[in-house]
Amino acid sequence: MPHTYEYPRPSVTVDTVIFSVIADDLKVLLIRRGVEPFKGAWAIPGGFVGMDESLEDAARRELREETNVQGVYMEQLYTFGAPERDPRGRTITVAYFALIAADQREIAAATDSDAVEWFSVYNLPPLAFDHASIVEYALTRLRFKLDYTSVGFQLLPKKFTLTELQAMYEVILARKLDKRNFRKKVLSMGILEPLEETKMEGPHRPAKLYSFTEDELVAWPQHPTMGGEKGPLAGLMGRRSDGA
Amino acid sequence: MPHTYEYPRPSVTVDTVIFSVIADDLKVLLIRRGVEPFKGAWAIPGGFVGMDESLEDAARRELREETNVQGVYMEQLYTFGAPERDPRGRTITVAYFALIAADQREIAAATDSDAVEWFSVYNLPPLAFDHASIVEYALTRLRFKLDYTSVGFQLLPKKFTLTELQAMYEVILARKLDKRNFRKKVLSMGILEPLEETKMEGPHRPAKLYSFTEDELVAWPQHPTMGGEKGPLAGLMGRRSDGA
DNA sequence: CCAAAAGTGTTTCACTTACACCCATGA
DNA sequence: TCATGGGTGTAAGTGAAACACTTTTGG
Repeated sequence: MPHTYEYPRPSVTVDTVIFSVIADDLKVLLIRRGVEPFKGAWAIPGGFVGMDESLEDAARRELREETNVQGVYMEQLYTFGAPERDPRGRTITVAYFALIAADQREIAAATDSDAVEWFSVYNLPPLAFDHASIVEYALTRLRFKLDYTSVGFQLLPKKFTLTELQAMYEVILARKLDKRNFRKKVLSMGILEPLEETKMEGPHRPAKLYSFTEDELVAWPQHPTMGGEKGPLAGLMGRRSDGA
Repeated sequence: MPHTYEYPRPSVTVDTVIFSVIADDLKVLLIRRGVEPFKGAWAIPGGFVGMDESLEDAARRELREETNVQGVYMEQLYTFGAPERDPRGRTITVAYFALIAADQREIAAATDSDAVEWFSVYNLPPLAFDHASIVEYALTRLRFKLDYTSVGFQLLPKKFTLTELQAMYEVILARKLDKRNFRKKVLSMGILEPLEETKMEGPHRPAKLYSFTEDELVAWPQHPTMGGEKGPLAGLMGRRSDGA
């Protein structure tokens, strides 16, 4: 066999930070560990990468197995490989983050028991391993991409009101936005289709429903650059298929 | 031993895309492979991760061993893990990119032979494995970060002229920038210290030298966001220490 | 005095920001 | 009719973009 096999190998896992906006809060789906190490502690779902599956496939498989979540937006986040991050031995983890829309969420509920639970990202329990860093980094990335891509729409149902859209931005960014400016901007982008339907709930004017017109993740035009000429955005950062 | 060891393990490597701006061109440092697979083909430097070193340490070690490059800016890029990317067997690679300033570059020259060479990123030879994708992605990321962080200064010597600074931006972004606007903007940022010295070469007015005042990588204020209030940038994206 | 790169200001235009009231509905 | 959230416009300020000539030096 080739000389590759002479080297000792670390274990490789994938771990996924699953976000969803629930009841005007940004939540993360956690699993309570049933085995050592960190038995009883909460952790983000993940597991070992199979020898014949891509990293993203592995992440999706683990997600399905552990939380029943399928067909959602996923993106590679960062690879964590500090030698001591897993007491069992050298383990490198490729972290992903996933976004679940309000209307995809039943699936996550369909799991067995109390071992899977949504927590506010702003009030997490102590997490196993270095999972707290992973979640923190995922939040940073999500906020960042919210500003120049359409990732956010992955968190909304197909039909949504502008108020819901704005509320989603507000929870994630953890700050209030101006209603008129927000609407002006988002409507001027030409990525929303106004529907005939309205959503009426409660004793007030019904809200117009919209849908997101793009199939793919889109990035808005690049922010002002170093001197001269507008730069259309080259690539999309992250969201690569996976190797090759 | 813990159950971790029941799983077959992929090999894990680190590979680094090394950029430098040379003679008004953006170059990548490549190594000619001496062994199969892809013997004779050019590749980015890299190698297996040791069991007791962090990923970034591994990347730095390989860089030092293979190209004599040390003490340069490095940042994790992406992890490539398609099952078939290495014909020898399952190998996952954590890709990094490194930036070498003009005045740090001697080191890279100090290697043995013709086996290490700089190539224009705009005119690369065929590369081994999926290294072409890795370089392409590194370029995308570099361009992207050039627009909102100070990474670019890692490619310049301690003292530089505004023309050199602008030229660096132009090669990387592959487009011309307006001289007056560029200077106005970069000077208004308060990150440059004008030096007394000037650089005179050639039969023309000498250029004032500047130095970059910040020690750390800095990110400029966030681009305009979804409605209301300026958003100071939360984190820096990438450039995490490594795990934990 | 000529060639070559360094250096410098102003105007235009677009977009971000701040801000307050009327509208449609159900109860 | 009242309470509740939905929906709308304008003025001011900031910053990006476009653009051409003078300055300083060496030869």
